[in-house]
Amino acid sequence: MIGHMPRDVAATSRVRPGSRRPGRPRDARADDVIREAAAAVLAECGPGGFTVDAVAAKAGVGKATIYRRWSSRAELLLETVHLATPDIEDPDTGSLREDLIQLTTGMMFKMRDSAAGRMLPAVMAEAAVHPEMRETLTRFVQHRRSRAIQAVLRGIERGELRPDTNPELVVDLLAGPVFVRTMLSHQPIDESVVEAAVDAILAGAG
Amino acid sequence: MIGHMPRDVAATSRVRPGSRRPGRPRDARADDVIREAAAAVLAECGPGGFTVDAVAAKAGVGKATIYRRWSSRAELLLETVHLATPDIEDPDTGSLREDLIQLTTGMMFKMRDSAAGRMLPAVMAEAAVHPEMRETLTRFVQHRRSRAIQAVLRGIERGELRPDTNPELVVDLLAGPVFVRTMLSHQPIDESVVEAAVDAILAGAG
DNA sequence: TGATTTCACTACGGTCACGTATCGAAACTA
DNA sequence: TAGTTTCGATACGTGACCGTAGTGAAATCA
Repeated sequence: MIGHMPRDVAATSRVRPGSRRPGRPRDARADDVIREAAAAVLAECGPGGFTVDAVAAKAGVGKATIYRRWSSRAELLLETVHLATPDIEDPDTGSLREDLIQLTTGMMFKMRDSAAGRMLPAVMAEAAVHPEMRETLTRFVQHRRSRAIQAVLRGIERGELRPDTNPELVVDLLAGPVFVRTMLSHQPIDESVVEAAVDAILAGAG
Repeated sequence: MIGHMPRDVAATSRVRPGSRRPGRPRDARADDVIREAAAAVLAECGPGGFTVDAVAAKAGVGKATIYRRWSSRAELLLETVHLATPDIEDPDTGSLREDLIQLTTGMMFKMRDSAAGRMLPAVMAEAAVHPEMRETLTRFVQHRRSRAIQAVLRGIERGELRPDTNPELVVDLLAGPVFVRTMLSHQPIDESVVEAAVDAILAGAG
């Protein structure tokens, strides 16, 4: 069982307003440096190559500096995945086509170019084996999906789609080309593919 | 560098018709038992848990029996992936809708229920890091895609789809719900979802 | 029968990563 | 100044796994 983020207790629990703990304070920058290094290592080496030593070397810190903040490799891995997937805001442009293009294009760029996207295969593999990582991944995906589903629902309300349209199916169809090309067939993908996918789907349900 | 299948040299090179090597012959059943165990271990434990000891234990054989047939863990892993993905035949029913439903439903059952499908996340994660596994995965996916693309081309010739339809896009759209649900959102999927996806796509391009 | 090969099992050396401990220096409190 | 905590660096014990080697038994050929 991996602990549920009970990290950094010493740094937060004993802090009373006005009084500080003795000793050298922690370097606040180290947290971000470590997190960025962890994301880079996971993206470059996969889950098998995600070692604490590698993260420490890439971050330029000692291992103790990592273990002072995270209790184990598993916890660092989980938080790395948690934080590497920041939200994209709901575009809500008034046009369903534009909303879907923006959402899907944003996902495409994330998966194709960002460290978060490059670490997704590793996360999926971990999720297939470890329930906690699976929960993390599922929650994140559901959150992202709900964004797109709401855009589709707005399109239905505006009459841009037939009222019997299944929003979940539309979203899953849209994710297909991005997902398949970046992770399976390793074929090139860009905005034009996304636009073609959106238009193909809207042509059927519009 | 992982060797390109130079395995089992002793068992094949010295065999002349009519003459057999001395000594106890290899147990032919052991090959399949090991392969099945390897597939099961990869599916259950992921690439990180894919150890020769685990495969040997699951197969009920000694490690030497494995190393007599495969030169290394990497080679066994590669062949496990190679063989765990048998072809499905081209349906060619005369109806594009029926062809696509059969192809996609077959893929869905493979990914959802078979050992080959359960090991796909592990393979994708390995492919993201190791070029040789990436090549193996890409080749397999391209082969499968070409089946579906040919079905789409037949549909275009028969006039079931507009002539300007992009076959690759149709195939990638179709794969979307299957991959997203089985590997990312972990939502249930069955034949009805596949049928709805096929109909949604055909409605746009028909 | 004797030689040879494979069998399951066990043990071994080597390597690698985890998590801990220690070191001297630095930064802060009392 | 004395005490405490963090810093980067390094070393250590532990355990897991790889790949090899050895054991006695079983199966086959000459």
